Amino acid sequence: MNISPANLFALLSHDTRLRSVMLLMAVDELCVCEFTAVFGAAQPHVSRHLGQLREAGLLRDRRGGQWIYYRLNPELPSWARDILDAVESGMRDQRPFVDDRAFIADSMDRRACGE
Amino acid sequence: MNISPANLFALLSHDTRLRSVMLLMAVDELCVCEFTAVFGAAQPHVSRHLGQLREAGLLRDRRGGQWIYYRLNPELPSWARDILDAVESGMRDQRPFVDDRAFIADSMDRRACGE
DNA sequence: TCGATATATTCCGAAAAGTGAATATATCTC
DNA sequence: GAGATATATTCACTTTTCGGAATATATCGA
Repeated sequence: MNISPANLFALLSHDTRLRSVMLLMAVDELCVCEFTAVFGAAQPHVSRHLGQLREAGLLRDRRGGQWIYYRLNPELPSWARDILDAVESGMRDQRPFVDDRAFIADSMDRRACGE
Repeated sequence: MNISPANLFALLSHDTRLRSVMLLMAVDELCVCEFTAVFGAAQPHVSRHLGQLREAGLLRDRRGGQWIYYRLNPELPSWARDILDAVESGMRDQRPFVDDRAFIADSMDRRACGE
C-alpha cells in the first residue's frame, strides 16, 4: 500500500468512509448490503465510497456468493494502523459510531437466532 | 470548539495544513513567516491554510508586533488531542516532518546566536 | 434460461476546495 | 507621515469531490 498521510486523512474526511472504517475496526468483515442497512444510504453511494477505500489500499474485498465482503487491509503500514487505533479509541463512545456498532450487533444476533 | 471527526480529518488532508499542525506539536508557537520559510511556499498560501485551521478552532493566533503567532488550541477536546498525538507519534520519523522540524530547530539556533 | 438479488460503474450537473495574482490592513522604523 | 515588513483577504479560475439516476455485471435459485 502506497498511501500518504494526507491521503489517509482525505479518506477519513467523509462520514460514510469514516463510519465504514470504524465499523470494520469492530466487526472484522461486512458485506455492502450491511453497510447500506446501517447507514440508511443508497447502495451506489455506499459502494462508491467502499470502492475508494479499497482502491487506496485501506480495505480488502472478497467475494462470497453474491455478496462482497470488506475488511480492513491486514497489511497496513504501522503508522496508518497507529492512527486508526487512535481514531477508534478516541471516538469509541461517540455518535454515530456507538449506534453503528449497536445496529450491527443487533443484526448479528438476529442472524444467529435464524430469523 | 465544535468540530466533527470527519471535519478534523478534512483539515489534516492537505499537506500544508498537516505539516503546520505537526510543526506545532513540536514547537509550541510559530509566526506565519516561519511557516512560509519552512514550506518554501507563498505567503498567501500559508496564511489561507493557517486561517482555516484557526477558524475550525484547531489553532489559536496571537499578535506580537507585526507578527502573528499560531499555536495549537490548548482546549481541544480529548478525542481530538488523542488523534493528533497518534498522528504525531506515528509519523514522527517520516518526511517531510523530520525535515520541517530540523529546519525550525536550525533557525532557532541561529536566532539564539544573534545572526 | 429467467427472474431476483447484490454489487459496481457510468453519466452529468452541482458544490466545494485549491491556486496565483493582486490588493487591503496593520505595525514598525526612520 | 512615508516607506518597509508581515499578514489577511479578495478575485477569477481550475480542479476535485459528491450525489442521484440509470445502467451494467455477477451470482443464485427455480
